[in-house]
Amino acid sequence: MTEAGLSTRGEKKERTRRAILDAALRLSEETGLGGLSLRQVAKEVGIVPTAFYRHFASIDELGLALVQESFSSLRAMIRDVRRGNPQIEEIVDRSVQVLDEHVRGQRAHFSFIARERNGGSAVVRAAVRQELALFERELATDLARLPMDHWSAEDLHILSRLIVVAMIAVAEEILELPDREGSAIRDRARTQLLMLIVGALNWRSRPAEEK
Amino acid sequence: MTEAGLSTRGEKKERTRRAILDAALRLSEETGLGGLSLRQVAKEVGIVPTAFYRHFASIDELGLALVQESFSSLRAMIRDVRRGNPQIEEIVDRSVQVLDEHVRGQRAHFSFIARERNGGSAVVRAAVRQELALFERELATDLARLPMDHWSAEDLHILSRLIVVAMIAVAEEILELPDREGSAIRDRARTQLLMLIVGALNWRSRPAEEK
DNA sequence: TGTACATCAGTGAACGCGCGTTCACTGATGTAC
DNA sequence: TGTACATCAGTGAACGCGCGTTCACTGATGTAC
Repeated sequence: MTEAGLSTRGEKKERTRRAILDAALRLSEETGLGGLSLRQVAKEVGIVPTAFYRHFASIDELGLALVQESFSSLRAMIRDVRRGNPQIEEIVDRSVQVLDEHVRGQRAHFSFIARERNGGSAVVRAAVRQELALFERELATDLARLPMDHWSAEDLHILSRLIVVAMIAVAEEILELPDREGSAIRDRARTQLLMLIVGALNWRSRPAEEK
Repeated sequence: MTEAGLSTRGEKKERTRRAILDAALRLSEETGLGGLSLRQVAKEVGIVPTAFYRHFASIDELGLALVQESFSSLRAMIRDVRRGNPQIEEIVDRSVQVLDEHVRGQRAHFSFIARERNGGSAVVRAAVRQELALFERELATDLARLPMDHWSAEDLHILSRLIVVAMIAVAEEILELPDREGSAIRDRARTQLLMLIVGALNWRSRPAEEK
């Protein structure tokens, strides 16, 4: 290591890697990861196409790195909801507010997940779906801590899926209308979540065995 | 028109057009419409690339035709649910059964909608989203006919959105596992829809003004 | 501190390939008379 | 029914372009002594 250098070779490399990831997030927002070319990314970053290979073996490998990053953002969001140990009455408001903040703050990551879940690369698609399935299971575990006595594990997981799916839809709405103030979207998201919770609170007390 | 010809020029053209649409549906299942090339489609159909232009001005225009087709399938499904005028107790079972049948029967169309909703072509994406929004409104009108007194139009629309989003998720599950018998998926879909209905039945009777 | 060598992020030329699109064409189908 | 002409779905050659990938290279950074 040089003593006076403000950036070592390793730091410079890391900065270029970061620039590649950011360029890919930005460019793929229009075309999807599948519509992205190595040459476009390199041009955007300001390196020659072949230099790309010093950082990733392929666009797919780049994509997998972005999957990891994006789900870090998603998990950071859930941690943020949990923080402050919300009471059950305020859990809806808090969840919607945090969702809104995080989706706006990490636009690119949430957009990436929503998009590549059905995207053009089989490898990246599979990775996103696997992470989403894992995330659903984590949420089911979270839900089990709430006072929802006598819920079966199966039903908890189904509720978890419903919540995840509804929240993805809300995130997509937020992403679609970046300019709007968004209070209408938040209101609707609040109502959606509340409907789900009213359903949950009245579950098991009402329907007997269905079979 | 020739008198003895089994197929007129117009019929032949229509058959080629149909073959192009089918080839596009089949090929885009792997790569998305955006990952599709005019030359691939032409090769699959068995015509020379330039002949494609006798039928569509571009892949995007082909895509718009597929959007129309696919939403015809979706609407046929809803008509099928309505037919038979199901009682409220059997509405869940009937809906899930019809969804399952139609998604399996029209795999390609449902897959197309789920995929191109977030797909690579801005034009096709916009068309799919517009149709989905229209479809949501239609479903809200349907729901208004059920005995759901004192629901606001706004709340009906939000419930409609929840149902659509949940059903898309179920359709994606069915599409993901074509081989499996699917009874587990149907059971979960039934439970999801039932949770939503329990929520709906207890709505308005419970929460006062939230603001 | 100074020198000789190793590492390695980024360069630049070159390749073969599939792409969308143009153009002039062919020959079967259809129409007018 | 027969002939002369029009239509038009599909052909085939050609184009310029951006693509991923190879390869030998450069020169700044890092290391050993």
